[in-house]
Amino acid sequence: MREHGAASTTPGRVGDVRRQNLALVLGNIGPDTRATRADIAAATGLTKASVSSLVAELLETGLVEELGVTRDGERGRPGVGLALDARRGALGAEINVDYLAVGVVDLHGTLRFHEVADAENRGRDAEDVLGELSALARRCVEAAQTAGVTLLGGGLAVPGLVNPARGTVLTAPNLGWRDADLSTALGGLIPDAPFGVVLSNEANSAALAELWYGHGASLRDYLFISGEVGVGGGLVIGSELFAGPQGYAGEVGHVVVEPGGRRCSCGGRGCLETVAGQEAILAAAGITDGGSTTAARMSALQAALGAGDAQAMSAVERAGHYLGIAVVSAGRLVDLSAVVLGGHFAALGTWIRPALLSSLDGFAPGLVPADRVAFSELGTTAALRGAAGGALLRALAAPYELLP
Amino acid sequence: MREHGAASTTPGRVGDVRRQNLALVLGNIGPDTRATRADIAAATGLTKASVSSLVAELLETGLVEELGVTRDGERGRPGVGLALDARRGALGAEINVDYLAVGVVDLHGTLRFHEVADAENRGRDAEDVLGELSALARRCVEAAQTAGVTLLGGGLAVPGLVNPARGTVLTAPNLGWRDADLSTALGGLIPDAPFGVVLSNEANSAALAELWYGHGASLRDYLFISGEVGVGGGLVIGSELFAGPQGYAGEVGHVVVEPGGRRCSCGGRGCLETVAGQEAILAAAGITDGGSTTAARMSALQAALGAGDAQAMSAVERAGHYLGIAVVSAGRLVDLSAVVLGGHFAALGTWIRPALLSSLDGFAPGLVPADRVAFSELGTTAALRGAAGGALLRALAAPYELLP
DNA sequence: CCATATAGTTCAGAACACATACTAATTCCC
DNA sequence: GGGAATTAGTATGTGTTCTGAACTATATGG
Repeated sequence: MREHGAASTTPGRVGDVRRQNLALVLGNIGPDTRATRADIAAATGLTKASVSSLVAELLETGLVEELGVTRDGERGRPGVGLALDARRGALGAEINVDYLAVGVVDLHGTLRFHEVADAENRGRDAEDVLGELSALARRCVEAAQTAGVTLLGGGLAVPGLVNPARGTVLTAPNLGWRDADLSTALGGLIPDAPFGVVLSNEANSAALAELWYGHGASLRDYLFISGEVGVGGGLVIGSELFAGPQGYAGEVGHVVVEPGGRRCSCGGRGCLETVAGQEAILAAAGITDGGSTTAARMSALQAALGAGDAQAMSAVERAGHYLGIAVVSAGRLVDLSAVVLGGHFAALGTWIRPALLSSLDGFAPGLVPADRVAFSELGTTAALRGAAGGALLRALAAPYELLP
Repeated sequence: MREHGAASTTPGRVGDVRRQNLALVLGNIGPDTRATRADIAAATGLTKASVSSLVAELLETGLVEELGVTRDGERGRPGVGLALDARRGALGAEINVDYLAVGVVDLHGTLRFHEVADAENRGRDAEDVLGELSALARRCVEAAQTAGVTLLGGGLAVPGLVNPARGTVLTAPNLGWRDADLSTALGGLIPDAPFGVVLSNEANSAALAELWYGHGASLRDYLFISGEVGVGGGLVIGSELFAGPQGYAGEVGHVVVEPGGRRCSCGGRGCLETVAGQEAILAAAGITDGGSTTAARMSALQAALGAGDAQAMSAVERAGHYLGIAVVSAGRLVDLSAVVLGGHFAALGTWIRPALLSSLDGFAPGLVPADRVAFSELGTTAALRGAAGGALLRALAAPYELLP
């Protein structure tokens, strides 16, 4: 048994125990659960003494606040309620092909401020786009400041493959970006953010937004599929994003669903994107007015569907059929039995759902029950919420970073 | 941000640090690396004092032995070489449709004893099969005893979905088993094994065998595809098996590769198994002698291929084509760029490889380079080696279990 | 008003890694 | 051949952290 890498590669120090327990205690404090020190001791298995000491340190970080004595009418001394402090938050931002979005999410999960600006970013220079984004962000940061919300960090989601560690976009085909270095722009978005601003993939961030602020309440494991100009995705497994060896997992848009099908921009053939991407659906629906924006044509498609247009219906049903194939393949491979659809799939939910269900039933009866096929309700704020949530999670996982 | 489960759910105690460091030190000791305490201190970042103390405890477990002073001609006091003790091993076993296999693997990764017995287990009673397996196992256990190899634990691999915690087979379609409880039989295989005998899926175990004893030397992340009567698989990501939420990940046999294709035994349609399973390949090759065993017909197929039979060639090429589709879909979803093929695919490697490569190139050029398409060389011992290796890894991950 | 129950704090004790100083064993070089 | 230099491994005191038991604080119930 060579290279039985059974354990981590870093030595455990005694201090690591405290770091783990700080995060553990913090994980038992919610936005409004009013958990007391005694509750936490019971829930975690730590002694009251340890919890007291850990909570004292968490109060210092500013992530947690005391709500005062909870009089619940029970016998005995009442405990002091603890909750995450809503005066801490993070910035979330998204660059997409046809809009920019920025917002602030606090530790209670509330979207406190946000701005969405229509834009036509396809082929536009990265520096140019980032300038516009920075202006939007500055307004949000100032609004947070005046409202007394301290920003701990932030996230920026883009529709492409990214290297979060370096702050670079390897490739964003629909924006026309290759090897774009956004690290300095990211650093400038929030002054003195202890957890920095991190780059992420748009579909991955939207998948996480769904976990934290959407259907995640009832789902711990699912495939998220984001329909935009391209088709992206994210795998959420055990309430965590499964990133894969290189961080590019979840690329469901290039799963092969029609072996004899059309060539794809990725160089392959029969990818899901070639039959369920915006352009493919619009073309199949016969909505081919190249002059208007993609967003406008999507609205036209919805209007046609509302009017019962047969060609539009069959185009969407076709997309649902192929979506089902991709979901089944993903379900078998990664052991998933739930799917959440976002982006344009959410907007087309009413019409796409029956075809998707029938496809699922045909290709893998019983694998994905109908009540585990969900549609996102987060709209254009999904990715920014996920990006902000990621920053909040970094803070909650490493609260000791906020101590002297 | 509700339920931000940022950390583990168990409290960290001071003693956990030692457990982690025991495993960390052990992870730096190989079969014959002759690592010294000083080497380990340098590699792990622990101090020499800590390493000395940890090594002393590991020597007590019997997993590690001192090889004596290493005279390397360098200046300074020579160190004492440390290595995993080959006198510790584990039992591995496999029940498959047409054979039983049992063996003992020691901590150096050497297969010390093994027996493979042909059998026709399809539809045979579980108790009956386990009786025969136990007899084979008893011989191996005795051989280990007389050779001075102490068995720490074991593993049994079966072609089906299993619940390792309970020791039950939920379903093994090709054996005809449903809800079979093997826990008592497992417990009886090795007397007083400190790490027990654990049930596993055959393809998953074979995937791990490949990691530890096969192509894993050069691959940390890959999809393993096992061609048997059914088509199974396993995902190895970051040098670990990715089991998925319920433990059923890697079921590549039921990825949809031919949407308009045949019905599958799983109830679906167009699954990989319907075009690349043994029966499918044999039927397409025109080798339809229902009287002889599947194994005999596979030999006939190889003979036909060797003779250049056109129908046999096109049958295998077809399987390779569809294998490529499944590999591409898996690669996109889970971010993989390597594949290892085992079972009958390994036996057909010479003929299947060109079709697979051309399929990969057609559906996702550049995703899986030709030098990352490998074929297993472990034959019928793959699953038993993986099952034994799993037991060894449990011991290496929790050496403190062997201390008083 | 006192018994009882629950919340939270204080303090001694044990476990552990670390830093430093030590002993042990080898090679280098005059 | 013998001392200097070098490297391996051990011994000891210190700081951190959890635990458990005793203690204080604050409520309800009769």
